[in-house]
Amino acid sequence: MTTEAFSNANESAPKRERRKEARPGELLDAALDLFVEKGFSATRADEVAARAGVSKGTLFLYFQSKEDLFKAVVRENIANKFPTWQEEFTTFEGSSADMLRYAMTSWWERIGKTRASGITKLVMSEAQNFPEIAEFYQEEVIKPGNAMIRRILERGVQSGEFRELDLEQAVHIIVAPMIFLMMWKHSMGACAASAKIVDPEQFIHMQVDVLLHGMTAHQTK
Amino acid sequence: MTTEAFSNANESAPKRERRKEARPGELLDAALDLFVEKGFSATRADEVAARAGVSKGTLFLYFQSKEDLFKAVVRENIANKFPTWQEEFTTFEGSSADMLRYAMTSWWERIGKTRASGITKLVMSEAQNFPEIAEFYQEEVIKPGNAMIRRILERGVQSGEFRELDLEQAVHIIVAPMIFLMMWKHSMGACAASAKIVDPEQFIHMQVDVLLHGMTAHQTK
DNA sequence: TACATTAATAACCCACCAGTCAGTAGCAAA
DNA sequence: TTTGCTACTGACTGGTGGGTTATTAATGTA
Repeated sequence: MTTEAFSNANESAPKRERRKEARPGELLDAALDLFVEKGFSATRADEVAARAGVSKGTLFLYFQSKEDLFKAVVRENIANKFPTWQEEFTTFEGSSADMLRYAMTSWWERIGKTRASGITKLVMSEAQNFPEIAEFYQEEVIKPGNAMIRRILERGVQSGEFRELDLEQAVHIIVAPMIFLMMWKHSMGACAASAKIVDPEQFIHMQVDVLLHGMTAHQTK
Repeated sequence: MTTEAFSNANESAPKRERRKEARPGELLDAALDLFVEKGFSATRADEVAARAGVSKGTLFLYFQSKEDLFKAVVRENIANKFPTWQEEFTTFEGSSADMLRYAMTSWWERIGKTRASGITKLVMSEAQNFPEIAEFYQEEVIKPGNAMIRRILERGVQSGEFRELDLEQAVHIIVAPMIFLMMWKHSMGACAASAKIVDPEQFIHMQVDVLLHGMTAHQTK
């Protein structure tokens, strides 16, 4: 658990290492772990530093404040990845139904499944107590994310594959199950033994199916 | 805001009032406000007491601990209401589609709209840091809530109105947008100005529509 | 008016933590 | 080997907050 913090001191390695280049990355990684595990407020600067194998003083040498550290974690793990996805979708060929399915399943692979999902959960959890963080997240993650989904839906409506939709609302309808998965995974899903979702992949699969065809019996396909 | 706390001391009222019967209710009401506004961890016992017009010592006279206070708030505002709803649904007459629509819209009126929704948000937000609370909520709110939704879906499947569904998953699909609404309302929706959902009632309306019929253009109805 | 009961208080205890800063030690150049 | 630079440290500060308890005062009773 904290072994890496002590592994240096164990045998013969010097107590103090000078590794200016490596520190920020190691601190960001440790911070991600702890932010996801405990949230923003409950994460202790001391602990982040310890997990990265440095003292608290060093942490504040590389990041002005806890909030600054958090923003760096978000940029590193989420915001940076948007350009790649954008690219993927602009060149996508196939039906809009396939595109939507692809978007949701690959979102799960790249975000939902990973530690990154814990960040969204954290931000929503603590938005009221840290409005600056909420604002930051809104601008750097939510707006671009929603815009991508909106483009998929627009494409479907324009091609006639989807019926006319209030796009603003429809985006939220797509986003809701993803938010739910992230929240659940990092809250009840991580605690109460009886609270496991059977299988996130299955959930998404069924969700896409229902989004496209509904639950009523008189099938369209 | 805190006016009621001082209104007694303003003119001539005695500084110390003895009102054993009224205290618990007033404390629960103050606690609900603050828990919803700030979350569990960030809510200060001092502040709850002050808002209820008593000292911190008095708070701990009526509730063993902060956690105990919280459980009382949950029972008062959510768990207590299940029997009434249960009753409503067992006597419901009409299609299962109508029943689902009614369940979701009345859920919004009675929970989503009210302060109670902040409690669910809080529990999911802090479940990892307070596993006992998560466990408690799972047993007293989530399980009975899911069971009610499940019964609605079962009814629809049995009558042939809904197609065959993996009920476990389907329940989550119904719940997801409600969780989303609660989370959003008490996080981004309360902060970033640009983050307002246009209208929760509209959102639910469209959500039910999509759940029943899907988004694809070749309509069934 | 004097007394008993108990609701309510406020000062107190102890532990916690973001951020700081004066000092320490690793490293390279001279 | 010495000197200078700087990455790194850890003790310290100032403030906070859950829960306790000795004390105070409101109320009922005789």
